[in-house]
Amino acid sequence: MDQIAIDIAKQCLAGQIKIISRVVVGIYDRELKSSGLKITQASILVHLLAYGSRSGSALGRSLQMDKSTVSRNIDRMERNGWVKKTDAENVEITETGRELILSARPQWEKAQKTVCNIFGSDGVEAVKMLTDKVKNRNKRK
Amino acid sequence: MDQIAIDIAKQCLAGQIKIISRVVVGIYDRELKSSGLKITQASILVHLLAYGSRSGSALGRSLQMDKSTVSRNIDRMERNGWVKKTDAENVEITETGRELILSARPQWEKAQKTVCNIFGSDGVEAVKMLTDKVKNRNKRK
DNA sequence: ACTTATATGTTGCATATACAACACGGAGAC
DNA sequence: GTCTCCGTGTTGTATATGCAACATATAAGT
Repeated sequence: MDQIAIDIAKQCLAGQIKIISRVVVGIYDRELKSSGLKITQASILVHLLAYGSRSGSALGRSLQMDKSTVSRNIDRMERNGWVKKTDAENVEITETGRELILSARPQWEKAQKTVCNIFGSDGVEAVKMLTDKVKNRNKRK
Repeated sequence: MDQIAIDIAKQCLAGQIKIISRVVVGIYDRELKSSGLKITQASILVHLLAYGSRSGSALGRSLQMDKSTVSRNIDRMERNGWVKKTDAENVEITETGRELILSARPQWEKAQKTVCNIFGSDGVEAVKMLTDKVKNRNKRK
């Protein structure tokens, strides 16, 4: 019985991924703290910078985030003046937001390097593989 | 510039891990919904079942969770009668909690199988590797 | 035109999460 | 003994997160 529970604790994929996520996100968030960003909002800004004006739903699909979560994150960011809504659906980054995310790049690089050192090149490859599998999970059959 | 932003969006390890986490945790949480559990609390119950009475700090170390997060999760679970505090520091699972986590096992198995199918055996191995690297990140040097 | 389905955004509610600041108690250092 | 440090737990505050329910608008079918 106890042994079964131990096995489950060690095998649970969601449990393992949560542990990885807490540690890695913590490293980025602490590094980004001086910029006032957390990794979630930094990701949204980078997406808007990379792909231009987008709808909340499109952001949600890219980031695998519920539309309500996107909605509220955008609210917070709009209050900070980092993004603005161009019409009923679309959001774009502001000049302030652009400057912010660009200024935070060194901190991002530092966190990225720290985690790369923890993961090693095979670990970094593994993350990419898992991301692809998750994003393409409905693609075939 | 845009191309640089696209590269960052695709390379950011925290961003990728958050995406993986949202998808995988969602699969488990939806499956466990009928039991009234979410994967975080299920993980805590499994740990208490596997390793017996533990302090909040010890749970936090195992799950890489801040002590305040553990504290509030334990509060919620105690209100539900799933765990109880045996003294100032230690927490143990109750009979109700034990029955609950055991009864939720089929749902957990189903979610686990779903995610295994998405990840494949190499993906499952990759998760284990990343978990080990994260947990041992301070071990040497 | 009416109806139905689909896509979008918002809000109520609840959980999960962490940092900072605090309180407490034990273990050593002196 | 006293003081300091460390481990532990709690609370204030804020973000992140998703589901359910709702409101809208657009498109498609009849």
